[in-house]
Amino acid sequence: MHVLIVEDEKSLHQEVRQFLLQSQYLVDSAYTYAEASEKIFVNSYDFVLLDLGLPGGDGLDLLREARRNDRQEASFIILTARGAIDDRVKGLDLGADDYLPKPFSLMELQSRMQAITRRKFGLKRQELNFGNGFQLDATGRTIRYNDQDVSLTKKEFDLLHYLLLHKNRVLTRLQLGEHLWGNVLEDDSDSNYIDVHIKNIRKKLGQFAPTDFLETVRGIGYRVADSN
Amino acid sequence: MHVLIVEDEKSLHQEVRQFLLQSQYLVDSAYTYAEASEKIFVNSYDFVLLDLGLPGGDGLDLLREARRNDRQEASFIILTARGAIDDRVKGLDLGADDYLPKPFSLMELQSRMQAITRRKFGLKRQELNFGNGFQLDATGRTIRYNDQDVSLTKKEFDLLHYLLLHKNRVLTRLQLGEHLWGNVLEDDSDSNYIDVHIKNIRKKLGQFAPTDFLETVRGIGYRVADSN
DNA sequence: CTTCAACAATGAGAACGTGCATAACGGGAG
DNA sequence: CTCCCGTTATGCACGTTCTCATTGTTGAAG
Repeated sequence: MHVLIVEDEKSLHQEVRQFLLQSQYLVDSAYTYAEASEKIFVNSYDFVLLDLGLPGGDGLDLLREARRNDRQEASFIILTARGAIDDRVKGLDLGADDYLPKPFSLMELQSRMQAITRRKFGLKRQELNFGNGFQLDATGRTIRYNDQDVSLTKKEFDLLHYLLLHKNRVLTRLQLGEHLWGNVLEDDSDSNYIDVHIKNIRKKLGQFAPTDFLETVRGIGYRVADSN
Repeated sequence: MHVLIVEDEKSLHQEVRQFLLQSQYLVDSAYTYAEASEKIFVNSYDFVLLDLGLPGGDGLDLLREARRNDRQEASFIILTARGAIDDRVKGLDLGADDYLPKPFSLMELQSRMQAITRRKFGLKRQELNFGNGFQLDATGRTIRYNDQDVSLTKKEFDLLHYLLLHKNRVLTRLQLGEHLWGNVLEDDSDSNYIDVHIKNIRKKLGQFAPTDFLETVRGIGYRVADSN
């Protein structure tokens, strides 16, 4: 499950982020209107947790926009300190799925999200096929090649998972870094740790089958291609 | 046996909860319609004790919905202060298993539940097989290895039981803590009590057979794997 | 075709974090 | 009071992540 948190207040943002990570969600972060807008447009999420009081614009505009060009199938949950009822009404009118007044407990957030999940998907298991005979099971956090287990570390698994969720799209090191490590704001790092992880993934999977599907896009980043 | 209590009146809720815990049920709690809805969908219960006068929605809707997508095999027992007969009729029509008008005695509740259990399972017990030759008997709260008794403490048993109910899923410490201790608000992740319980379970079971099935997933949590 | 610069892949190991074992603590039940 | 269970505390060992130096690869320009 892929969540975007749109909230400018840092400590709250981090708290929620941490909690969702622990609950095994994939989490992206946005602190400003611009950031949020960009991410919502580019990626597809299962949930968007949307604060209304944002620097740079009104959160409701994001919702309105996302619903208009109906690319975004995410469920929106509106978080706001404004206790005003009309916000709630407006939000729900615009197609928000739920509304959570601050302050809220993390448990409450979780149960709202699960309720929506239930409405949307049922209980089905999340599996992704890739390469030629590989399968990733998100709930069990396992990779299999024809029923043999392939063991990856946490970072390797998360990285591969993220690439698979964006099959056929090139992801830059910056995008990957941002998603996997939260905020790498400053240094367009001289580090190559992502390359290293990619290499290790290739090595481990390579023991079972060729890893052509995991392509390097020179000068940009990496991409997982369809396997046919 | 796994029970969900759906009741907004706190003192009654707690009283029932306490009683069932002592009667060795696994108990989950919901105080609102939303909470209940989420839990019913996500988990599978043996019993749902359902209050009809709920904040956020009509309890009967829960029953109706649960029966429609017939994932939920729980027996529903309706608790309500509304002495009205038509509620009773409606409830039974919708597939409730029994009806208990408030106020009721705990003994009465227990005997209704036992009656239903007998009707449902006959004399047969609820058993889960795991590892290689292990068997968990949920009704007797015992573990056996080829007919030898393995004695676990309550917490150990509950922990193992919960992991078994979610076979092949990785559960984080947060998720485990949440379900075994009711509502843990913050992630006081500086505690390692779950690790200790896991270790003790491994130690006790390990005297009989290898405990590979109880896997550590580094950086995430624990998982019980299929034993084939 | 050769050269060169930019970029990616690799191997080794340092730094870090996580989980496990062991032991001690503390509170509730009898 | 005593015992036992659940929890906390702590040190160690090992797996994971990241850094760094080096080698390999690519593509454009001469």
